[in-house]
Amino acid sequence: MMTEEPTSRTDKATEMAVLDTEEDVATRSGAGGARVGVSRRKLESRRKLLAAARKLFVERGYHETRPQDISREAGVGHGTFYLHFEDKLACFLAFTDEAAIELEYFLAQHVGRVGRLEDSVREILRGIFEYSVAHPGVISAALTDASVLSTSDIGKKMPMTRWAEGWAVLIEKWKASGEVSPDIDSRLAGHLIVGAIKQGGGYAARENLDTEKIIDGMTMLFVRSLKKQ
Amino acid sequence: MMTEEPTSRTDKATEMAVLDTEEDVATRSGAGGARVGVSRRKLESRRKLLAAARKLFVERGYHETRPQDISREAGVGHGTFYLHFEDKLACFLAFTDEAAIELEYFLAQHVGRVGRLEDSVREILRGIFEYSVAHPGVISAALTDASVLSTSDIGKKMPMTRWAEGWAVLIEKWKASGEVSPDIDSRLAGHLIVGAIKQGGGYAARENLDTEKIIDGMTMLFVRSLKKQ
Amino acid sequence: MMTEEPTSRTDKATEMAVLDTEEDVATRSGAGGARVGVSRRKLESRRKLLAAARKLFVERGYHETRPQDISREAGVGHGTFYLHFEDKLACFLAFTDEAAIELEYFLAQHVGRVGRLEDSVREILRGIFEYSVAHPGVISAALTDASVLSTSDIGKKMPMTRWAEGWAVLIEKWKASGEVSPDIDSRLAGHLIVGAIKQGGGYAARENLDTEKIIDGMTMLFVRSLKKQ
Amino acid sequence: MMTEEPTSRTDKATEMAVLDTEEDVATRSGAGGARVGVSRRKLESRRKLLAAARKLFVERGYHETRPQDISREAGVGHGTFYLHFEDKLACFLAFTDEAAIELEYFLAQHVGRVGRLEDSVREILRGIFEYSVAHPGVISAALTDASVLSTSDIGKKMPMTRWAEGWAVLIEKWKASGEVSPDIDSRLAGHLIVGAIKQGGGYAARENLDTEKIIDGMTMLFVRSLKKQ
DNA sequence: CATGAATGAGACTTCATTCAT
DNA sequence: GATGAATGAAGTCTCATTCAT
Repeated sequence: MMTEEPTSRTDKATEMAVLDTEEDVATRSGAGGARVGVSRRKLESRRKLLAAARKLFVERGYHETRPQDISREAGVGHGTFYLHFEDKLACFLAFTDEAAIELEYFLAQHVGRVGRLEDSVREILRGIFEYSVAHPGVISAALTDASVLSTSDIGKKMPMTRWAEGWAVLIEKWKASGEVSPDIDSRLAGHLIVGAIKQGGGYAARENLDTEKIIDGMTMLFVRSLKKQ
Repeated sequence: MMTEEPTSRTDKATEMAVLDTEEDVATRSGAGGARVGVSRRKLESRRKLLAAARKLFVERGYHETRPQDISREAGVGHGTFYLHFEDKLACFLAFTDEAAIELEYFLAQHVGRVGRLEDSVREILRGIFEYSVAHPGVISAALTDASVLSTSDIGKKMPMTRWAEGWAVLIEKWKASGEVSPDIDSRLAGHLIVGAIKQGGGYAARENLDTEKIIDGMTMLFVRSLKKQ
Repeated sequence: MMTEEPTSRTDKATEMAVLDTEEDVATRSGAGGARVGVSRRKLESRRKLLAAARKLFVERGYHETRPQDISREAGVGHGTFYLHFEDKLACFLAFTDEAAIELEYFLAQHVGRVGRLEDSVREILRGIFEYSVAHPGVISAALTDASVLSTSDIGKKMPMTRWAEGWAVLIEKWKASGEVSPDIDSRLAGHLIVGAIKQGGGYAARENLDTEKIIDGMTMLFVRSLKKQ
Repeated sequence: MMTEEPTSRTDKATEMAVLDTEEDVATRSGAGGARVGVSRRKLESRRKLLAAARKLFVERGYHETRPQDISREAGVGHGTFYLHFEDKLACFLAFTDEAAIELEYFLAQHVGRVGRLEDSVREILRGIFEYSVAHPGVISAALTDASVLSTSDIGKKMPMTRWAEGWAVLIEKWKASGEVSPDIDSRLAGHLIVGAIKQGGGYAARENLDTEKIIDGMTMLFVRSLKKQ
């Protein structure tokens, strides 16, 4: 049932996705030598598959994308898919993980150190919108509700939750610096903000609204709801 | 190949769902009299199907529910399903419509006239949470993103959007009464609030949090973000 | 399984179709009186059904036409269909019978007494083509091969065979009058001619050929193959 | 949602049917070599499916044969069917193509070069009858009218038409050699002959007539209708 | 490790026929 | 006699996954 070396999804896969390293490539030290790491060939296949998966999950959604489609798009054999992912769901989760890491990385680069409340909020939102422009649809696809994918609990923290907790951490920091009202439940606020961003982003995209205006409007509402008065 | 008489989803179905009227039942004015409306028998079948659909869509989600399951749950033949709904998607949309109407009706009864900002927001949120308790899972299921259901645009206003616009109307009223800051984009704010509610509701349910606290927390954040300062 | 009074398909149905008599309509001689014949209402329903069946079988073919479609087209209830025809096949056979009778009647009126070989052949062919123009598609639909309709032998003489035998009779007469070579197997010749007509008619229709030329060409070939030399 | 690689019906399939070549089987030129053509395994599956399809279409007809039956008869999985044929109709057309090619090949081997009119006609008819004996029912099944299969025009030249055109070519040759009257429309004559053969063949089979007599009778009629007088 | 043909459970939907009204 | 809602067996086709090569 399992592929060899399932390579803990969260570690290898995503790291790779962002950094695209090719350093830890396998080397065989002569015939019968112990295998160390993963062969370059295998990594290459996985990279192609994940890129194809992202493209198709974004374009068509989870249920409209078949493993076969991903393999073909990746230019590898259909069977190869199952060499790299236990099943379709695992592939989708690898995609969302990749997207989450990528967005975090993107934000880390585009958003300066956590500064004053309003500036930070605006900068983060701008980062998210820029990422959305650079990678259209990825956020929306990656935020697909797990309940849609499978009845059984995945027992996996979905990106939405992860991001909500990221915001909670930020809010705690702002509380510490006295900018955010101490009576606020930062975890709840984190979830509300993430929910609002998702819905607001979809609304802006559907209605083709001016990005700057949306960022301003969202910033204003978030800041007012948080800041100490 | 269409089923006969797809019975416009928006008209009959939803109206019925809330009011459960039996007035427009067919009556024969003597032998050969003209038929008026739909026969009681047909209405009854549809009611059973819709109740079954709601139960299963809520329990299992869209993709895990087969038309056959709905028919069996409703206690009617497999084919009867297609007598009432053009296809599975149409049935799901009938369910979401019903839920939306039902919630609106519920709110209309449980929420007094639009009053002071904070009281109203709290009352509405309390209404939503009460509805959630009375009909567990229905809101979450009904808010299923359309993009998950079918690739092609449904061209149908989903409940999320409808509710967002309801909030926008409320906000406009509060603007008029001077309670809400005039510089707020009420449509954007409506969408953000709905997104926040969805995400927050899920969070509260998952973590089994105290409803009163969540309502208080959400009310506080929403009110602060909106009110004139 | 059976409808009341299946009314021998061949007798009533077709006769009616051509002559459209309304004479033998049922009359009830008081309460509990013996029913004589069939009620006018029933006849009327049957007439409408048969007209609808002809229209749809011609337009869509046997397998693409559902009893429901026929009923709706006829403007009667779906169940009424089974009051008049044991099943769908019986309805189709009633249609072919009707068409066969109708064509025979049409030919009898448009084709003079059997005269000289060539003139007769041409006249018959012209009659057939004229009928085709007046009732487009009917011949082709009515000639549908029985084997396509049902696996089990219908044990029913299909129109093709009936017409072939009609030609055989004609050929025998021409033999008697010395116009047709006595060494010809008239039954075989009858079948060949009918097959040729069917195929030739389809060819002419598909390619939109000039009717007169086709009639001339077919007449020439048939006459040459038959006539004493 | 298409099956992968529907493999152009006309090219591979039919060629294969007659010649049963195994030349263009995949070969690997060492590790990672380029694939050429289709794998032997796939070819083998297709061959089995086509043989099963022929058997069942002949025995039961188009509408009484399910893709599932064909797969089972072929000894392959249900899904394999759709790996080789886009749908049921495509499979049927592959069968008729195969039969047409096979008959042509059969005739080419059993019928000498085109010689004197009467001898040639008799030889061709004898070839057809012999083929019918060797492959009972195939001709009749393969000649199934396209209009019975699907309402929409297939835009595909059916065997009947192909054969009619084959006869037209022959007739043109006989015209050139002065054996056939120049005033004959060869294409019309081709269609008439094919129609006559189909109908006559069915008649002979149904009535269990002596093949030689039928061949003689048909030859006589065809020759008389064609030959210069 | 890679391939892609094969698999078969199961999805959605249709439609000839029955039957309560 | 007429109606049309109801029925459920059966049909076509899909797709996540396996496995021989």
